[in-house]
Amino acid sequence: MLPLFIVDPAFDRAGERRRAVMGEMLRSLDRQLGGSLVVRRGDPAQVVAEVANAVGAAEVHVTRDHAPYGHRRDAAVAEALRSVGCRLVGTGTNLVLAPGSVTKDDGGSYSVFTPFRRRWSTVHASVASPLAPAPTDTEWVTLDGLDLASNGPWGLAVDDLVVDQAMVHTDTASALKRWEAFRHSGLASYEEDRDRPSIDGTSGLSSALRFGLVHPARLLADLEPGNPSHDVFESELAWRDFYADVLFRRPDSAWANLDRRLDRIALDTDAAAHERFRRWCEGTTGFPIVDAGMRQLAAMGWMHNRVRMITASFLVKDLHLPWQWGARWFLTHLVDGDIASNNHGWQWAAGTGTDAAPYFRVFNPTAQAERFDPDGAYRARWLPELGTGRYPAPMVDHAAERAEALRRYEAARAS
DNA sequence: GAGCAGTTTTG
DNA sequence: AAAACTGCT
Repeated sequence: MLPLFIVDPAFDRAGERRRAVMGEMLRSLDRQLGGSLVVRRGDPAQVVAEVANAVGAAEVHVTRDHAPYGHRRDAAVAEALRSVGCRLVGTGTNLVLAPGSVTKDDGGSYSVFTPFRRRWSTVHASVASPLAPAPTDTEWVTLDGLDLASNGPWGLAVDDLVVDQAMVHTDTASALKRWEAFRHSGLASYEEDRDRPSIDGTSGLSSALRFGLVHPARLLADLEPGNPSHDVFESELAWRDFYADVLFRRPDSAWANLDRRLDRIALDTDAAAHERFRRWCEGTTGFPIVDAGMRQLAAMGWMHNRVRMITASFLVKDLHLPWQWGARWFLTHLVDGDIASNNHGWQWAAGTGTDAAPYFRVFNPTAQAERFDPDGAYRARWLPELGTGRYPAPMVDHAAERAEALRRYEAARAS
């Protein structure tokens, strides 16, 4: 067995923090494999075929990736391998249930989360867990590759970047340790605390799930059915599967509105719009809960989920910008950035995605802050200049922009 | 085909 | 309470 990782040049566009964490994950995987991980850089199809040919491999095994880019990439890899007499074998996914495996009684797919979740629960309960013990008799071979000894493939050291270790894990052991700690303390109050960004009330395992350091079925197996907090956590695992399923069935929905009828909604894309986007990115909108979130993202490569919804709603409903701008910014900077969860989360905020689009889905940033950050601890943590006179005035009038967003939605619906 | 439900807001 | 949409059973 030759453990191989290809550093796809497509990763070069990722933000520094995201690349640093990915690099650190590779280094810890290499340590776990006794230094035998081979890391090569280049076009995956070309490099995999080259390496397989060099060692005379009969098969190449990968975790299945159903997202558009990964699906195309793996098809190209399979094709290249065929030409050297080798076979690509896809096994498992980093989801509880593979996309396409949850269907309605009529065979169709779900576009509303709650019914999907109900069916998902009955399906995963009746399906064998993908968890299996790792083989212990593997004979490892090795080859030359990139040297990971110093800072990983991009020359970025994770320790040089401010990373909250409770939220970003780079190896399986520490992710599982976090899970044990979380399920014995935070999980019981998850239903209440998960929406409070100043509290360490979430599992913090999003990046570990994203990169396969832990499998969601591993977490699911530890949950007690019927416990309200456990059910809410299970629901969050179901959201990952739901969005992966939606994207699998509609690959175009990665960057285009799932509901193409809403393509008519008027959006701002002129120079002034770009300036508004810049302020959103740097966290100087003058709405403290929005700015705190954007600063947390820049500092940690992670943002609390409640705040992701608030910042997304603000970009779409208060600034009238395309959701794709925000989605791309998040994907560049979020360590846990995943095309399905990220972009469909954005479509949900924009009202263009799954779930019947109730047009009351316009978050009030002030009301959200009062409700979910009542003592202001989260805002104070990320905005040291708050209340000093150096903090900017609100860049828009929320009530007016809310009305404008509803007008634009109404106009699109009428036309 | 009727009834239900939806990570919310404003008045 | 109403805004008033739409997928699902």
